[in-house]
Amino acid sequence: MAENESTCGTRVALMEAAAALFAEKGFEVVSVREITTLARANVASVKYHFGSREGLIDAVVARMAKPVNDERLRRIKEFEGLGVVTVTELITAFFEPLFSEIQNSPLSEKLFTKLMGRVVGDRSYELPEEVMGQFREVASRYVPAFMEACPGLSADDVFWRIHFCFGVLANTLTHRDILKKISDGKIGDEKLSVTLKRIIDFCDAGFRQ
Amino acid sequence: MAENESTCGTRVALMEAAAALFAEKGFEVVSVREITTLARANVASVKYHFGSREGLIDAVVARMAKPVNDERLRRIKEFEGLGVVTVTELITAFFEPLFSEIQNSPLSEKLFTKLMGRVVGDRSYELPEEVMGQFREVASRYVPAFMEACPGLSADDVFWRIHFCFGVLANTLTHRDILKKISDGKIGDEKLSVTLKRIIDFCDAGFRQ
DNA sequence: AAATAATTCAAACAATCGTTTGAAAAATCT
DNA sequence: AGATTTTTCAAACGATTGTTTGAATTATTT
Repeated sequence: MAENESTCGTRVALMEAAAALFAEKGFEVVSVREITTLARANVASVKYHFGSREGLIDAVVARMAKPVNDERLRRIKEFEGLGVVTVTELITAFFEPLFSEIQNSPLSEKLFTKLMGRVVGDRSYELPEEVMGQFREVASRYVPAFMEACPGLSADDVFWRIHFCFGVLANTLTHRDILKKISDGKIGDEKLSVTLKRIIDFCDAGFRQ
Repeated sequence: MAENESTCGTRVALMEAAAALFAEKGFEVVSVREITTLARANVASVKYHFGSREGLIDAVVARMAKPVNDERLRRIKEFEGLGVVTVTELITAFFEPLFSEIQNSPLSEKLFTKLMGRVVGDRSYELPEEVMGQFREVASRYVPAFMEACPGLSADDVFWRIHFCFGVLANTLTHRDILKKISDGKIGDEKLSVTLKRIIDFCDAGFRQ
């Protein structure tokens, strides 16, 4: 049975093929055979390496979410000794990790952002409990920090506004291209860092109101 | 062939069953047989009344989107003679129509909002051209209005911020329940109108920055 | 080199998918 | 009433779904 994590070539080929297809089409509409064909692997390899189709999805999602959430936690721990932290700093610490992994990814920037958007936005499938736990831990760290940063807010307010930020992020990541369609092709061709700044500014203002 | 729009009982039963299932699970993962079973109709009735599964989806989506976009256009036309219009007024005119149809809908409030969120957020399927046209027209009216309301902004800025607002909306509507999961059940049980106010306030501040 | 373990493979599994058929039933019209 | 159209229905269509099998192949260890 499957023991090694990254030694086996087929295993990573499957994950990369799956990631690319999930990014393009969404998790639910990609078949095992599509994935194995793109990965030049046998149909049965999915079951062998991941137990099932679900197992493959979970592996891909966890692989995307783990370094992001780790980096989020690392950044907020950096703040701990420093006294006052602004909302802007918190939002940046929360958002930037989503993009910092782009270089390490075998996916193109476009596919990476799409997939990341689906990870945080598509909820037609159930997130693996492992990833849900990550999100819970991140929330449990950031919520108090946000409450300290803006003393007027209740926990309700902070939770909701974080949720809104998630929405902005997920929708923008997954559907950056739809802007071009709606604007008759006039808009939507800027660098990712520019878009990220737009997102941060928008959420920052929304959070502070 | 199918001629009448609402006379036929099976037709509306299919649409209502489909709407409920789409809201719960998303458009792509609901089968024709699930729908016809819930509607107590024959499998073939979908093809007979809507041509295909896609045709049924399109019909459901169009039925949801039409009155919303109509109301959006009606409201912005109301502003025309009035001179200055604020961003807050525009955002409210843009958002409130999403909820004003709840009473007319056979769906529960929870399902209605979920489905509405999927209509504006799920893009794993292609929106029917009819609805895309509606969105284009709404955008073509609201973008200039927003530009007038905040003279400092370029068309790019306005398009992006509208897109962000979409994101907040879609994510919140579809995934209101996930807040409960992340917050360990402490948050997420308020009235819809309260949540709507949260959304409007957040987007309003984000828009004006 | 022999033995053991890990991996790949073609082929088939039952289940479900959306769609189609052609006749029966119901409703409408003349 | 009979004729005609509209709607429903059970049954089957071929295609595709995720999964499983058991043998062949490859890699690793003894």
